[in-house]
Amino acid sequence: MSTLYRIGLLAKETGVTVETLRFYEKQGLLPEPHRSESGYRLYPESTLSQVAFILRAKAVGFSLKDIAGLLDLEVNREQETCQTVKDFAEEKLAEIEAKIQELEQMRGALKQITDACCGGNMPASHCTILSALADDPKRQDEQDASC
Amino acid sequence: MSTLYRIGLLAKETGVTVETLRFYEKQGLLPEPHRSESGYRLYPESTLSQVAFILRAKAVGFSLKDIAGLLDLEVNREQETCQTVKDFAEEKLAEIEAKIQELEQMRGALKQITDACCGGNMPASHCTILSALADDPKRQDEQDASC
DNA sequence: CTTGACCCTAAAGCTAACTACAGGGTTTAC
DNA sequence: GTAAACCCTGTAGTTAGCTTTAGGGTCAAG
Repeated sequence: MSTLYRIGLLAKETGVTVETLRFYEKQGLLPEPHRSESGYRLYPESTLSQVAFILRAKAVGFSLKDIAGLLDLEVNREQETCQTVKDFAEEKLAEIEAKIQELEQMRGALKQITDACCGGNMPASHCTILSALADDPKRQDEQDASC
Repeated sequence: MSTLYRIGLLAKETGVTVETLRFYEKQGLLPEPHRSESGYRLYPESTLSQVAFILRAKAVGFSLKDIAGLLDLEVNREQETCQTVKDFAEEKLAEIEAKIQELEQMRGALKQITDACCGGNMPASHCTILSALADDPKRQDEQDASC
């Protein structure tokens, strides 16, 4: 005799909004639940962990589309190999690492031009940040650092 | 007697598409150029460096909206202080660093569950990756690592 | 004189992951 | 019995940064 959850309660328990739950259902991330006579969604308790799965997968960087794929793997775990799952995860890991690298490159470039700027109260006429953005970086060295 | 560029040539020289140039103009990132009798855009050479400014700012992580702000600063450099510009850049730097941290956290979490998986050819029935996503991480230790 | 490359505008479409709105019906508490 | 709180559907809107489409003019070459 398991308790059934209406969507509002499920939302409260999982910390997502009612609209998001309906959205996940439409995206195929959550199964269509039974309905009450009046058409209200009635979820079994197991839906709590299904939502939690989605949230944890999101937290480690999977997109909703990825998660749909993971759920497919979950559903027929028997037919899939560990390798398939691991490949999936490692591909995601590579994507995340690529993003990190890109951002680190940005950080380096921005830090360099920012550090070169005095940040004083004089007019920005010769601000090295604006100059760095305005000028061809190949001839940065020709620059007079007059900030 | 400076050469005038039609949009196609400007696109080729700067490496962006014609549509993107028109889009930047609509967003206020590029000034409206003069037109030929037939309505063609005719750009002065200086537009080359204006586009380059946009691209470099994008490359260091500024959004188009940010860039519009930077261009405002550029235009009246005399009225602005170096501090204003530097604040702008440092705020952006902080945002970038926050994103890096978030991604590093993701990487750590995903790496941990991925490394724990054998990746073998056996069915994924007990795959540790799927289990890690399915289960409450607070009781990960109770898990039998049967992958 | 026509073909193809180029240019124009305005508006719609794309991706991601929701969020909001319009216009209803249902349940619950007092 | 009525008001608040809940639920429903379907559609449209949000942000960013473009891209695509539709439907047309212009220009240079052969």
